[in-house]
Amino acid sequence: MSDIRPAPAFGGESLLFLTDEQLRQGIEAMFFAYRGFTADPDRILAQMAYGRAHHRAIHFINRAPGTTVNNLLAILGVTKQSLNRVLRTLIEDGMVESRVGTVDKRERHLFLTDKGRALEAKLSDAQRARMRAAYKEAGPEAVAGFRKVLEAMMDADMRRAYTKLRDTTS
Amino acid sequence: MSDIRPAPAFGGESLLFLTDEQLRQGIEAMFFAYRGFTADPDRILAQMAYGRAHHRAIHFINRAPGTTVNNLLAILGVTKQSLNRVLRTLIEDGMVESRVGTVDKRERHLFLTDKGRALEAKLSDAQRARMRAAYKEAGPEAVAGFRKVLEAMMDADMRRAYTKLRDTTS
DNA sequence: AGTTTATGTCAGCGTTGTTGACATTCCAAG
DNA sequence: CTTGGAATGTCAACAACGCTGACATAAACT
Repeated sequence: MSDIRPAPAFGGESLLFLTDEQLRQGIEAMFFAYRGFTADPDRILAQMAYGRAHHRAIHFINRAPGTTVNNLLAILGVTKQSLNRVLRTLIEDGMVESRVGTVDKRERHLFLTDKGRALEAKLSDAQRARMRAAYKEAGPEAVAGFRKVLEAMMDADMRRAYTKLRDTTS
Repeated sequence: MSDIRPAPAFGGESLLFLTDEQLRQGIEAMFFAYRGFTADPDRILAQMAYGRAHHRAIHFINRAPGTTVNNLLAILGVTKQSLNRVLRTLIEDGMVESRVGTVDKRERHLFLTDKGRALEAKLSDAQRARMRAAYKEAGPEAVAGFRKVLEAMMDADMRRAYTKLRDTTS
C-alpha cells in the first residue's frame, strides 16, 4: 500500500482514519495485539493447569483485596457459576482465601495468600514486560492515543468499572 | 487521581508512561476494551449457535478468498483440529465452500458463499460501528498512537501476518 | 516402488463460558 | 416475631473451543 491517495474532497481535516479500510486495519490490529498481550501469562499458566480466567481473578483480587464474589463478577463480566469454579480451585490450591463477611454473612471476602501474591507478581511481571517494551517502542504520545481509543471502545459499564479502578491508588 | 506529581528527577522527557502504575492501567484498559470490541458481534453470533471462532474464520476467509486451511491456521494461531470443527459447521450450514486444490489435491481452498458474505457483512458492520465511534471520539492522532502501540505489542510472527494483510488492497 | 513429508479429518479431553436448581442469610411487611 | 421475598453464593450439567493423538490421502524425495 505505497500509493498515496488524495485527501477527500470534503471534511477538510482528513477523515481518512474513518474509512472502512482503516477501521478494518484497526480491527485486525486489535485481534493480533490481544494475542500478544495474553501470550506471556498464558505460557506460565499452562504449566500449572490454570487458564486465563484464573489470571483475571487473581489480578482483580490483588487490585481490590477483600472484594466480594459479587463485586468481582461485575468486573469480570462472567456468570457467578463460571467464576465459582475458578475460585474453588484457587482456594483449594491455597492461592486465595475466602472469609465470611462480618456484617453480612452471605458475602465472601476474597484475599490473596502469600503464595497467591507470588503468582500474581510472576504473571504481571511477564505482562508488564511486554507492555513496557511496546510503550517504549511507540513513545509517550502514541501511548496517550492508545489509552484514549481503548477507553472510547469500552461499554459504558466497563468504562465505569475501569475508571473506578484506575483512580484507586491501591 | 487528581493529585499532580512532580516530574521524575532524571530521564528528562518524562518517563511517567513507563511506570508500573501506568502499565497496569494500560493492561486493564486492554482487558475492558477487548470486551467491548467483541461484544456486538458476539450478540449476533449467539443467536445462531456460533461463537467467536466462527467470526474469525469468516473474517479472514473474506479477506483472503481461496486461502487454504493451513494458511488460515497460521493466521488464526490455533490448531488445525480446532479450526476444523468450526469450518465443518460453517460448510454444513452453507456459509463456506471448500474446493479441492487443482495443483495440489491435498489442499482445500476456502470461499464464502453469498450467505456467508451476508453474515460477514452483518458482523463486521456491527464491529466497525463500534470502532468508528471510538475513533471519532478519540480523534486521528489518538488513532495513530493506538495503532502504533498495538503493532508494537504483537509477536513477530503476528506482526508479519498483520502487515501482510494490511498491505493487501483486497 | 518405497519412505518421508504435508495437508486435512476424526475422536476424545480440559478450560471456561452458559442456564437451572438450591441453601443460606438478610430484611421488610404483617 | 414470623413469614415471604430478595440477595449472595454453591453445586450440577451442558456447549463452545482450545488442546493432543491417531489416521487417511496426496505429494515429494531417494
